[in-house]
Amino acid sequence: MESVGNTKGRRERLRSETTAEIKKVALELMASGGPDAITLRAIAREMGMTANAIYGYFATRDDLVTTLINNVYTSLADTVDAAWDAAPAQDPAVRIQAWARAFRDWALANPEGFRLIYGDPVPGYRPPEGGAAPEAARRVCTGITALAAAAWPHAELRYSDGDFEWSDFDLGLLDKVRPAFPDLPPAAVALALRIWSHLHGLVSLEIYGHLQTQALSPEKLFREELAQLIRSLDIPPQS
Amino acid sequence: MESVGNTKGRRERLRSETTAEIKKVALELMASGGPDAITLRAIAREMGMTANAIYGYFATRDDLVTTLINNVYTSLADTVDAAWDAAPAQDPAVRIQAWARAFRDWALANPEGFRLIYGDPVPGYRPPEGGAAPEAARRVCTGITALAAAAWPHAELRYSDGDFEWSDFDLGLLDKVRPAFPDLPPAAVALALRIWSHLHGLVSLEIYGHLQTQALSPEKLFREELAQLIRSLDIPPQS
DNA sequence: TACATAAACTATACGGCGTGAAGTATTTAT
DNA sequence: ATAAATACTTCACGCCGTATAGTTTATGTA
Repeated sequence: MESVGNTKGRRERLRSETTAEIKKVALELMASGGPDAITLRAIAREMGMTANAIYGYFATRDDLVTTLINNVYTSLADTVDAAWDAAPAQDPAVRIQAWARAFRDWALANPEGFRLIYGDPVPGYRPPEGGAAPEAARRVCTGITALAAAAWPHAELRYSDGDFEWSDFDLGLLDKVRPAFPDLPPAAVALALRIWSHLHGLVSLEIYGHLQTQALSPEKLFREELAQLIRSLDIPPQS
Repeated sequence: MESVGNTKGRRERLRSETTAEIKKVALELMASGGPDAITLRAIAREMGMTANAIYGYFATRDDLVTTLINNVYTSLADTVDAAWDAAPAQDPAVRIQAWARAFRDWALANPEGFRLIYGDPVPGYRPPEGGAAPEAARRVCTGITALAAAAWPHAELRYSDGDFEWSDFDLGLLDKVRPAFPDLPPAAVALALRIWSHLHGLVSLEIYGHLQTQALSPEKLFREELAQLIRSLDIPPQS
């Protein structure tokens, strides 16, 4: 009965350490060999265990992948949130740029993670219904909504039409967005989603190499995209 | 020595028929079970053959997938090209809309094909260096360049800066683009690529379901994106 | 028409994968 | 000291791509 104080906690500690090592090794395998390299057998081999031992920690391989996705997605969300917070609140243009650059930089630094999150990452893997991944997705989207909200006072005139309604959007998203930005109309959320798709689209093409056969300087293209984005939001300089 | 006239051609014909059937079955499997379902054994099973028999037609599974990608990519390129040609040349806005809608409609009708082309389609598959896929990619990109070229007279003022140079783009692309549009500056190609990334990004998010946890009406979002795109190109109505 | 040849296909096998069932050793709790 | 829980292994099954060798069938030539 836990006489010393850590007798009971020992197994638990070992257990969480092993869990952490499994995830660590899986991420290393992913980094070196792509998402396809995440196999229970390879992880076990790396750890000097049997593949079946992992079943004591994760019910299936998909469960492990789901956990990894959650971790990676959270890391992305943390990164872009931090960049947003670090940028000066007075200047929306700078802030938006900071957010977008953080997103692209993260993707370029973690291409495998990007594919894990946004691609068809692992052979046969299908994401579960709920869980932390949609949560993190909404967190990222909320970040963009903050971005759109910061620009909305200036951009409103240009984007206020389009007859969007609240019912056009996912409730799980709105539950996060509306309390945070009570005055934002549906059109602003639509704008946020479109900004999101622009950034995602360009970075996605770059990460997957589909841009490579066309543009040799994705950086320049991204810079131009950002410049046009900010211009299209009608943000006055030094707001 | 081909005495009758078709004696020699028979084997060849049977061969090409079998090749066609392999591709057909593979595409059916992909349509029903996703890109992961493309396995030599499943194809052979469906055809009443041994998996190894396929090696007489395709050197490896990756070779088969590459061929499929080429076929599917070509079908996409044909579709958008046809939509472009069918739209009235006098009205760039309508033409651009036709192109974009054709792209999205094709993607929605062939989601598995879309993933095959633009995703991380099949376990462990890595595309070869050259081949028809980059070719088709450039064909699609050329289509967008035509789109940008049609709008350039009006959009020039807004996008002519950005200090792009020809060296920023892939030679294989420029070889197709520059002869077709001799007067187009580098900035217009950059604009084309950005338009491409916008459309691709939105459709990609929709196809992969990453939009589902956020927007319930991708159609409306796409319509708005198109409207803003055309507006941002400064195309006067009824040009 | 007989025969050599080439093509199409099968059989067998290897290693890798996820995973289920059963067994073993070690640690913990009573 | 003993019973229970935990961590892990062993074995097995069916899936995969693919290499090698063997077999059947169609073809071109003498």
